[in-house]
Amino acid sequence: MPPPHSPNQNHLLAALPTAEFERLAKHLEPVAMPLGQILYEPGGQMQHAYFPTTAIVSLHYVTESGASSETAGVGNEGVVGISLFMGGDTTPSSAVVQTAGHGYRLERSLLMQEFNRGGMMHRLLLRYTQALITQMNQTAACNRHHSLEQQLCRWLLLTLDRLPSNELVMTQELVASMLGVRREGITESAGNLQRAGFIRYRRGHIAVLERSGLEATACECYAAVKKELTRLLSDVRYRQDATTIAA
Amino acid sequence: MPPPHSPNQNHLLAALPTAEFERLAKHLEPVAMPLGQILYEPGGQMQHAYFPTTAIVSLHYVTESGASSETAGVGNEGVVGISLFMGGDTTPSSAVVQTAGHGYRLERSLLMQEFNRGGMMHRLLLRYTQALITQMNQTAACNRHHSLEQQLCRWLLLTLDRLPSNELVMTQELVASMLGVRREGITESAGNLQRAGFIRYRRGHIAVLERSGLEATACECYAAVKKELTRLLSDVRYRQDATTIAA
DNA sequence: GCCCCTACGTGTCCTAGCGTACAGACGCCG
DNA sequence: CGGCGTCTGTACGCTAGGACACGTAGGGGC
Repeated sequence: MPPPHSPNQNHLLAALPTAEFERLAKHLEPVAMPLGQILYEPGGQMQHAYFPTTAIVSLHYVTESGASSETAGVGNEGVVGISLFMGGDTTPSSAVVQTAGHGYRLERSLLMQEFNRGGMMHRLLLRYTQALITQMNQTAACNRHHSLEQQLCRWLLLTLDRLPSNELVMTQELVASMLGVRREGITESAGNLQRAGFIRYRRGHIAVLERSGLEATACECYAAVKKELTRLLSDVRYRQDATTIAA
Repeated sequence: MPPPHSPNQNHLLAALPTAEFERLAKHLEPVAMPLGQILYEPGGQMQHAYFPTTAIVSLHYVTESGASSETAGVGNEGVVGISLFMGGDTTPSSAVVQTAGHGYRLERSLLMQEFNRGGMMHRLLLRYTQALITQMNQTAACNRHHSLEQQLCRWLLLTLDRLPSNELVMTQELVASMLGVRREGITESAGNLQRAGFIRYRRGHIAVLERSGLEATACECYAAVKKELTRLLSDVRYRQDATTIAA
């Protein structure tokens, strides 16, 4: 039985060959990631990259007027802090913990060192970035063309896929701020989904009862993001000693 | 006097050190890029990366229902085909020539070879990708929160910045499909801008008369994208022999 | 110089989602 | 067990933008 928290719960880390993983392992610092924690803000200088294991992080933009919306989410399939290795150091977006959990962080210079070796880490990070770009693109198009209810379904499914259980700990207010819509809009759409029997919720908890219902109601964007993520990481193999968890 | 078309008109190519540039120069194939040309489609396998010099390319998404919207534009500041070096080979988005012009293309394997050397090309491409990500993020937020008129101004300005003149050859229909809105919406907003004296247009031509007016009407997204692009490429120096054009 | 295609203008109706306001209700904490 | 803060429900009017429909005019091609 593996320990309760292991870097291998993060898919990127689990896919590193033994040699690369060993080099990094002792520098991977386990961190708790409480709800609402801000990993970085628009102007700030990042010092670490974060590899979530059970936490989910939301990347989003805040407009001048204070309105905000999520452009992508990051769970145990990815890493927060791509601007470190892309070369910009900072980004104009911010990263906030959306579902409390755990993760590992790696110091900036160590990440860069490993990235610059040009091995599997280099390859994995770029692949993952490509998947992230897809997600951002899809969000842009989705924001333009799809209904609030479709977007809510998409978002619930994407979040669900990153969770071990079928229950999200999440107020409607928070969901609304993720999607960049009014809270009342979520109340209404969530009400529809509950009446349809797809979900059930109570004060800050949303349980998914019928996944297929959400999938049918969601726009194509969910499937597109999912498919692309699978495609990009399909030829990635997990380390022998990592498979027990990472699968 | 430099020749009328030169790879140095593309900022990325102009920033390559002499050695790297020389390696690629003989493989850079000049291509005409006519309006509407499709550089790649969602499923397709890309064979070349394109470095626009005078053309402008639009990256966009088409939804199942046929609605589409641009997520980012690429002019002589960048390159079309980042998925080649990011490792995915394809993307679910498509790339269409939005303003006719010229460019250079480079065969896939040669690009990869140069990228994998880990020199300036590697660095420039990743930096540029980072800027592209910013643009996509901003578009996502902008689609959600800003008015059609603001978005039109943003788009006009971004396009203008990639052009030598102050006139866009562009129908309202085409602009509408870029922004993912109805043609009538563009007619109305463009009418407002014309009445305000910021632009003047006639059948497929849009002339910008008062840039500052557009800047004042546009949302912050324009400035944000611009600023980030400048920041990311600020420490990039153009080759001596390239500066006459690339500046 | 004529035609006709294509681009642009306008108008009417309709709906999704916002702003605002307030009422109920869950459940934590003392 | 009672109170209050935080979540959720509902209801109003309002507006931007979509769908559709048609009229008009610029200008390239012949």
